[in-house]
Amino acid sequence: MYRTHNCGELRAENIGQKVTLSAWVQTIRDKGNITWIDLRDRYGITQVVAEHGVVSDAVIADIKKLGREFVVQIEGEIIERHSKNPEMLTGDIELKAEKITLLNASKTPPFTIEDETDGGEEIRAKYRYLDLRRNPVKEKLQLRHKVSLETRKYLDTVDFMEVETPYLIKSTPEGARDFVVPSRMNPGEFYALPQSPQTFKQLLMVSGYDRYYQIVKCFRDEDLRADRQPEFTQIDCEMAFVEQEDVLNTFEGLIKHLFETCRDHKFEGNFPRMTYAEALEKYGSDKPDIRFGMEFCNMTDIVKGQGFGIFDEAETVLAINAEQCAVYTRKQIDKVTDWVKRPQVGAKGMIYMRVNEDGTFKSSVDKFYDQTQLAKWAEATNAKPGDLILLLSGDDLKVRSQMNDLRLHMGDELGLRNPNVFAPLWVLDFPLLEWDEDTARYHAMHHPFTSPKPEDMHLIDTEPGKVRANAYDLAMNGVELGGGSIRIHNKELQARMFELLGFSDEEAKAQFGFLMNAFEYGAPPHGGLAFGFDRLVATMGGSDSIRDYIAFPKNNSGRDVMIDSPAPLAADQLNELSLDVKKTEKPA
RNA sequence: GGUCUGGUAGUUCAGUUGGUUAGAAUAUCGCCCUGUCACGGCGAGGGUCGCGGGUUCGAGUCCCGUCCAGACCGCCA
Repeated sequence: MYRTHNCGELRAENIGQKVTLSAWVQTIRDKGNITWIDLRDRYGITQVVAEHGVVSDAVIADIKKLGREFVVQIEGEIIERHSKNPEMLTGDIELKAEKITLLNASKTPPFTIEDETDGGEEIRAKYRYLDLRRNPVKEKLQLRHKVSLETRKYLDTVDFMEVETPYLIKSTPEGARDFVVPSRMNPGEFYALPQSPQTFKQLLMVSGYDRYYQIVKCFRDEDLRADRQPEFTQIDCEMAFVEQEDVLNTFEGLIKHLFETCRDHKFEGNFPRMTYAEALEKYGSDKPDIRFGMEFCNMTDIVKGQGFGIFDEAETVLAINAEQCAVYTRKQIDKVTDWVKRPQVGAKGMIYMRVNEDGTFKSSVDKFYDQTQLAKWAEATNAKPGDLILLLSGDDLKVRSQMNDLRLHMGDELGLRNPNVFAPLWVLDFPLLEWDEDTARYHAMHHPFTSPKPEDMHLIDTEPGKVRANAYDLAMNGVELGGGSIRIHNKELQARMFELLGFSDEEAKAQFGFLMNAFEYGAPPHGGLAFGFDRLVATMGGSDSIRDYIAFPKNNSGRDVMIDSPAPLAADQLNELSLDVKKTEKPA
């Protein structure tokens, strides 16, 4: 038997017991005539002690040979510590070593396996299996485990059934780029890995599995971010015989359950809701962070006609009120201005107005606006003495997006984005279609199976861009946690939709014929949603990056630096797959 | 495809205006230490300054290219 206990469970009541532990050496503290070892496993740390004249010379000799991260088995007696450590759960006791067996030696690890490691991201990624030994990473993966377990528990209690769907499917032109897999048995043909199990879950509805879910890997071959991996996990759900309200309530229940069980966090009342149009109007984003206010104020009509060319020529002028920021120095304001002028934000400039404590105003455009004019600005933005108003102007869509960046930036600066505050928000009534300049055609904003709102159907031929969809997202803290829609379950409407998206009849049949055929055999009304599981867990854990919530993530070039993937294939393998590879510049 | 930041000891970083022997902390190794738990003390070893080219009497430092990493824009729901 390798062990009788783990390193996290021994307490004062175990004093006097003979135990055996098998674990890793965290640290060795050699104080001459007495040596301590911190033994670490997944469950905690237990201190081992070896004292000259108390334990055998063999133990003293063995302990000299140990180093960090050695795997050892230690047998001995649990004794009470002379000096206890109240910071440790096992701090009242220690293991008096009577026999030490070396199970495996270890090279010195390239970074310290501690909560505050000395290792940078690169070295930790390369030695991910060592990084995973560290508490902060372990706790994140444990949270992930807990959330997945509680998801299954909750969905099971409300009659959802987990069904697996295939990973080797067919490439479709809509949406993200597909990862593809060559088929050896069908030369020149390729599978695609699913961007989501979308069509399969709809087919399951046709099959009568009226409450389906799956915690499932999805694949998208697009460029990565801190919150985007090429393979990621969704909680994918679909329900039959439901309206939008049913879906929202069901999954609001899931999110509440997860926060209660995994974060001990209770949400009061229902999640707030907002239409897509309102979200863009007030926050310039379809996933507003409503942990703080600082809503947009449209100043266009107020500021025009005073001879200030930039505002006069702008389509839209927006303001936000950074409360109590009038103390910002010119230097600080310039820094914010530089920030919005970075190419990533792309504003041409920023105008500010301070509301002084005596109620007078100071702006960067005093030449054009007198105190009476500026008073109107203050009134519009509800600014009080001590506040700072920031204005951006330009093309409506652009300025909204820039102001969103600025608002979030100011929120960060002012510490208004506390990761332990959770602000969920349902965003409703997304547009059905989105005009794409490059291809000069409409794209499905959500996906091509999303149903239009019946009350907007009259616009579908004349102004398709104005048709709203039965589509919804759950945003939290400025992150899109998930989204879904009520689907089309009618063959004619689905065909019309494909037509709007620029598919010919033949293309639609070739790509989605199976789904349209299925709709001819009694498709129930249905809808659903999917949560980005990695993002959900990261948000619950208070992180912006999903990487530490994935055991073996890829870097921002889509590489796994530990196993060094992707990698070239041998000529034999390529042959077998009937593939020729174009020569690339990069050396192997 | 693009923008920005970084790459110096095993690791994390400092390195001034270009100047002669490239530092600190930590880790490692050795010695000392009977209550440590970030143990402490003394000492030692440890460098292709990412790579290639250029400017210069002289380059870690300046210039060009390139590779790698991170964040972001485009892209992606």
